[in-house]
Amino acid sequence: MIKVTFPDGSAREYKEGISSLDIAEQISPRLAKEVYSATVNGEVWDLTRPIETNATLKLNKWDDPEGKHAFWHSSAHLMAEALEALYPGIKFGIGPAIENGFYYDVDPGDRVITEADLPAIEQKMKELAAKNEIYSRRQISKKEALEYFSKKGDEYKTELISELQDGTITLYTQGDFTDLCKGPHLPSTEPLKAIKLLNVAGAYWRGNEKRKMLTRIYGITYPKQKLLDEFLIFLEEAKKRDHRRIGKELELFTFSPKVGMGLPLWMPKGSDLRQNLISFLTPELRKRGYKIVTTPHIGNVNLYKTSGHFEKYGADSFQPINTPQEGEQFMLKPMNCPHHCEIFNATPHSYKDLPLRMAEFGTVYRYEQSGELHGLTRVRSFTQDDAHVFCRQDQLKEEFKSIIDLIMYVFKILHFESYTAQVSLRDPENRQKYIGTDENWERAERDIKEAAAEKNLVTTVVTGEAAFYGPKLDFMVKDALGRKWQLGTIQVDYNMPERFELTYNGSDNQKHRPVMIHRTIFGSMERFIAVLIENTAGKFPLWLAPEKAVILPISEKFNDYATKVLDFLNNSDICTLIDERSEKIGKKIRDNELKRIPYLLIIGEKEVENNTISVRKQGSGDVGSMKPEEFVNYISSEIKKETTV
RNA sequence: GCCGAUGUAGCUCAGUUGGCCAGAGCAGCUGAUUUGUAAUCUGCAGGUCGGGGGUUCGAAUCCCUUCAUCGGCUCCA
Repeated sequence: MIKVTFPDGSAREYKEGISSLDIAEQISPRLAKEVYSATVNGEVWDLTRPIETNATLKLNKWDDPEGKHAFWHSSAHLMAEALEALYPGIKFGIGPAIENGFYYDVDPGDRVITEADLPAIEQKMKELAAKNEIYSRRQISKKEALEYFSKKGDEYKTELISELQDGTITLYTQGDFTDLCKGPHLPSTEPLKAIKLLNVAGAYWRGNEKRKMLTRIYGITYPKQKLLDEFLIFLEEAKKRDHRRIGKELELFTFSPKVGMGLPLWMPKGSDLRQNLISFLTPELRKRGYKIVTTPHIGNVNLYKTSGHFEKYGADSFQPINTPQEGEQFMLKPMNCPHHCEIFNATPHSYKDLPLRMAEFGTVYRYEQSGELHGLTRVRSFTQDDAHVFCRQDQLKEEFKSIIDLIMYVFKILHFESYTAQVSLRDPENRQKYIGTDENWERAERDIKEAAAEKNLVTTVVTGEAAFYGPKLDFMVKDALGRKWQLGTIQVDYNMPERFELTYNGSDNQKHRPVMIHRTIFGSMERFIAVLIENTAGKFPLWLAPEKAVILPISEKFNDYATKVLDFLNNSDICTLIDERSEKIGKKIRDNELKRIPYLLIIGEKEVENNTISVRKQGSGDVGSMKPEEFVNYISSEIKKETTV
């Protein structure tokens, strides 16, 4: 007998070799239908795999990530089976479960799979799933595995196998399809009921652009059709929140092929939105000891040669600008830090002056690959809310913490609740990729981790993701479709102070090298606004809205009074519009609600008589009538509420 | 940059297997109406069917090319 301990601490005895599925079945037949994988002694297993020793057991259902994972991973194999049936000789790369569904990378030879082919593949999958095929696991030797896949002609699989350790190789088979896979999988295809293939894309084999481009097919499956329907509705809704669409609808920004791809043109309302964000952040920066600086959009090529950026990125960026002067070249600035370093160098510094915090809303230009451009989230010209903190090593941690505070403050005001924070460290196996002494690195990495912990920040730690000059902490926020975008970032840099020979006088009257922190809060105005649009569906908080209110006269008879109120509000710093069209009030309300204007002010006979306005809040209806002066106070107290933590 | 898809009026979309002068709704402009909390009615105007080239008696429709966009990959200072 073996002892199996459940997550609640209770334990039961079972016969050796019992499977998790049998255990679930004994607890309740219904449970057995709802579990998709089992975590046995901390390792995720097939439900049917026999348990031979005492163990802890967690049964994973749909709501457990490990349950979904097995479900979608098995779905990927089902799709592969369908593809093999429809495209004999098709070769397979990898086919994992992902955050929402699964994909498989395949090489269909000289055939082309397009979106038009997906329904047929989907149909085949449904057919195969209905057969309730068993997923069976088999361990084989490396030699056998290589033989099997060489015979099949699947060079991608043999490449993968050649890198695996003998004795760890397992195959899974369902129906006529066998795949190299470490599992785990569902017991059978039976639960795979609702199936939808989503799109086709190209993907380089092993993520290497020098290697062959395979065809990646994305799909998603659910145990119930209802869940799939909900997901498809979510996708439809997400489209409506797309910042590119809302940006057009609300006339915030535009692009013009004549100006150039990836170069956003900010329209009046979009500019106001941007300016509102800048006006919000600037006093916060001053409060926190930042000095605002301004630097040019171009710089001499030698500046970037000093910083190292030219050597690393010059060839792939906008090309240098030549002048009538022979040999003289300038570059559009791809980053602000070199300029800031020269400002630091312009005056002598004492250890008592540090930290020196230098901020700039600096516009930079980067030649992103054409296929990479994406609305406002990935552009070729953008404005960073950039800052560089020059400090002593012993000040690093405190500076880090205060930047985390600022990011948390801004995220809180904007209700970015579901961000992720990622600590990016160097790869200890690959030290030559990085510059700086081990001592500095270890200290910086420790400081970042401690700072994050002391700020109670939940972080994911990723090794190998550090910048070559130092470790960093990145903040990501999701867009409407759940894609993560990096916004704020805090990076430690030992490289640039060295290259620019930055120094300060220590208490020992010796020259010392400061440490530099690069940081942004918004990331860039463009990307931040894009994410903000998708998170709010264009219904910006009052304090950010480019237009706060619109006056809707019931009929033209009230235009005189309406115009007076309009002037009064605009003079009181409340950006207000008027809708004087001879339309019915219902129509005016509808149109202006669709423009997401926060307040609609209705003026008719009653209002003229009482010298009031009827206030309607966007999305929530009538909030009663008040004097124009009262409305001004009301608006400013609302804004105060919104911008206070 | 790579793979695949898409491109018809400011926006959302129709447009049979190539065949009168390319259509609709919304937005815009006219005129009527003077309206009380999410769509009043009338009329008008608006397009070299992304650009260029070709096939054909004839192209929005077929072919080539180019540009842009979308979904991914790679990249991301």
